[in-house]
Amino acid sequence: MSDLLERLRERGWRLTAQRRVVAEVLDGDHVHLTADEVHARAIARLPEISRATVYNTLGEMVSIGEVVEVATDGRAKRYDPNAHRPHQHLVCSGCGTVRDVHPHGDPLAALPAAERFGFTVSAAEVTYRGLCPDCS
Amino acid sequence: MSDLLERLRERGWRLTAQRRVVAEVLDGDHVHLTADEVHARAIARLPEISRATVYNTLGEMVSIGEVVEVATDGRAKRYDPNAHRPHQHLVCSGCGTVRDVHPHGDPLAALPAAERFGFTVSAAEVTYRGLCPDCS
DNA sequence: TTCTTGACTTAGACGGAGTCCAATGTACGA
DNA sequence: TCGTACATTGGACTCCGTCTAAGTCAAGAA
Ligand SMILES: [Mn+2]
Ligand SMILES: [Mn+2]
Ligand SMILES: [Zn+2]
Ligand SMILES: [Zn+2]
Repeated sequence: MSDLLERLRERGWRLTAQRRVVAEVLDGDHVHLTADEVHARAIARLPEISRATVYNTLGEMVSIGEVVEVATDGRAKRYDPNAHRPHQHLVCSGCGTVRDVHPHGDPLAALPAAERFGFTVSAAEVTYRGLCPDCS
Repeated sequence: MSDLLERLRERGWRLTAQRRVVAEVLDGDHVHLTADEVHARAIARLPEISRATVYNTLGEMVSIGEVVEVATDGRAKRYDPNAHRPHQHLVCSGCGTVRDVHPHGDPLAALPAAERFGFTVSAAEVTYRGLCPDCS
């Protein structure tokens, strides 16, 4: 994750304790935390960090493409540090767990030109739903 | 849409002016209105209808499978009367317009067993993103 | 037709998620 | 070390949605 901090610095961004902590908290595989979960974990390391700063920092990381926003339910958005390898999500309808998955083929290829209504289609997001081993 | 009202009655539900108006407002193709948009249009026909009733009625229609909820952005959910024919959505990143699309093949088929992590996968939702003719 | 009653509707309070702001603090180049 | 532009803070605010208590009414019974 210090890659990320280095990239932030290269963009002229100040390295603050808050940004460092948000980057640390978001490290790992299959990590899909809400902003408030990030805040709670950040507070454990830096008690005075504010909710607004967590939102700001997450927003910055999203805008430079280091983190992706994932909306799997009608609830809070989730933040995903796995931004370098394109992937889709498998969500448990029971407990809400989210796993990264890599379907084969390009999902865009399944949409014929006749079904594009003149749009310039640039991306496809797929959410697979089902029950995880614990919930089934 | 009186099909829908008939089905509601068969389930023992009272036919009220409010439910009738919500069903009427939601009729058509490529209709993906937010609850507040439904409310605004319903008010034009029945000025005293409340927001709570619109939410209640939409929720009932969703629970009997006559309407589907669609979350295309991080904003308000949209309500889609096209519940009988399975389909996916194409969303304009500029203006937010939503079109129904029918990709070929089963989107579930693209997810190999090795990528299912022991889940019982039952559905896949695909959101295609791009720019509509007006926005590009 | 009128009556009765439980289901429906209503307004407004409430809650979660996210944004915005003015005041305060601080990273870092000079 | 200093100055200052940028970052952080807490709290107010907005948007979307849910809940509740009180009033209303659809529809079966008589
Ligand atoms: Mn992911
Ligand atoms: Mn649709
Ligand atoms: Zn589960
Ligand atoms: Zn558009």
